Amino acid sequence: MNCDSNRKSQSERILLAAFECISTKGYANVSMRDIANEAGVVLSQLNYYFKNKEGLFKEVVRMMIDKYLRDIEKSLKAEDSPKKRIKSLIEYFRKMLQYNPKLFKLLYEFTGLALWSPTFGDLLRKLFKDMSGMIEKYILNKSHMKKFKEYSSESLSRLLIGSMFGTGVQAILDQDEEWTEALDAMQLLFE
Amino acid sequence: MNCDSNRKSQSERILLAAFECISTKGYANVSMRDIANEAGVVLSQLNYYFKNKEGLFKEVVRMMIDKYLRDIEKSLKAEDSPKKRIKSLIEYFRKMLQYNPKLFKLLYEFTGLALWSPTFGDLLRKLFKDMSGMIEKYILNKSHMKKFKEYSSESLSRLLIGSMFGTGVQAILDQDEEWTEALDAMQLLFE
DNA sequence: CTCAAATTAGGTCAAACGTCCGATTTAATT
DNA sequence: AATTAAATCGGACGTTTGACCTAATTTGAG
Repeated sequence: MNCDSNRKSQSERILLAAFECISTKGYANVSMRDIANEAGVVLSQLNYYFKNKEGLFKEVVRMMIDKYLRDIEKSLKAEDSPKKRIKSLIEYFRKMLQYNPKLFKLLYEFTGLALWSPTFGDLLRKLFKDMSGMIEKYILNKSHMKKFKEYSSESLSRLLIGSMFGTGVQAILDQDEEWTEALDAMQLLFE
Repeated sequence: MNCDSNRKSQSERILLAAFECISTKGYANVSMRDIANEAGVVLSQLNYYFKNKEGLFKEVVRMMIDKYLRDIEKSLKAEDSPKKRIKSLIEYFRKMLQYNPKLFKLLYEFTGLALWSPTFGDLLRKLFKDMSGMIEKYILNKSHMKKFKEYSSESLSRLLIGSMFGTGVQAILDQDEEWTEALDAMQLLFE
């Protein structure tokens, strides 16, 4: 049926179209019709594969979460010392902000959604938890630097993630400014 | 006319109702009718004082920006050494997250709006710029700590703001967790 | 008192929205 | 060829939204 190698399955096309729409126009400005058009699909197909708008968006969130966790773990595994790993992680974020800002906007949008909807709250809470877990595992678990004694590794990983998130927002906000340095300065935290 | 000391002017009541609605239910879930009800006012009054929905929201943003800048400057002026000022600023954020999380949510909402709308983009861009300007003025301008040499004071202030913003989001996301320490750890940056 | 501004009470309107449903097509199985 | 279930389509439904509008009433300063 859908075995054509050059054609994605219908549900996947819808998913990708939703991804594209939200990260381009913003969650609040996207309708089911927009997504259907972007996917080149009839409106009712969206309800056929995902019964709800919420159901569809939940899948998009899951897709995004997978990508983030996979990417981050890869960038952390790429190096072997804590310091290098921090640098690698920062570099991943910088590149995303520069070449794929849509992905960051998507994170921002869904995090905003999560502030009001319990459903998305659970998903995003888990994402942040998993990210901080990774940082603890790959960066902080074997660090004995003295200045860290007073703070738990969870707090530090939360701070690191928060720094990237908050700096990223500002970077996206004034696109063409010089924001790269602010990201780098994060390494001060772990010197 | 509206000189009663116990009754706010109509336009102000609308403004405050909008503030309340958005920070309680989220921007995307608030209608003009909601705001009118919350203000105890007839719908047409909203178009009477602010011609648009956008016009109304722009005023709310201005109100929020004023409050933030005023609060932050106050908390910075309250101390006289750079380190104490950082602590004071962090303390302000902690208290807001704890006792007035709505204010933070509002900042998040409008920042999200700013990612898509040029109008709000200008306003929010200026807010972040002004905040970072204050930090430079009150904290970083006279710091000669050697480790800072390599980073501009603007980058550092951007990082500081970003850290608070990003940590704040996580704090709001999992309300009852122990997030206070992550905020404190920010002081590591300036030791 | 007078008059203009402020406020209320409604209603209308077109547009957009998410959801749902009955038909039609497709493709694999019998 | 007949059967069947999934996939796809086109369109309609009921609701909500923001934006107007008019007419009536209240208010407060001159």
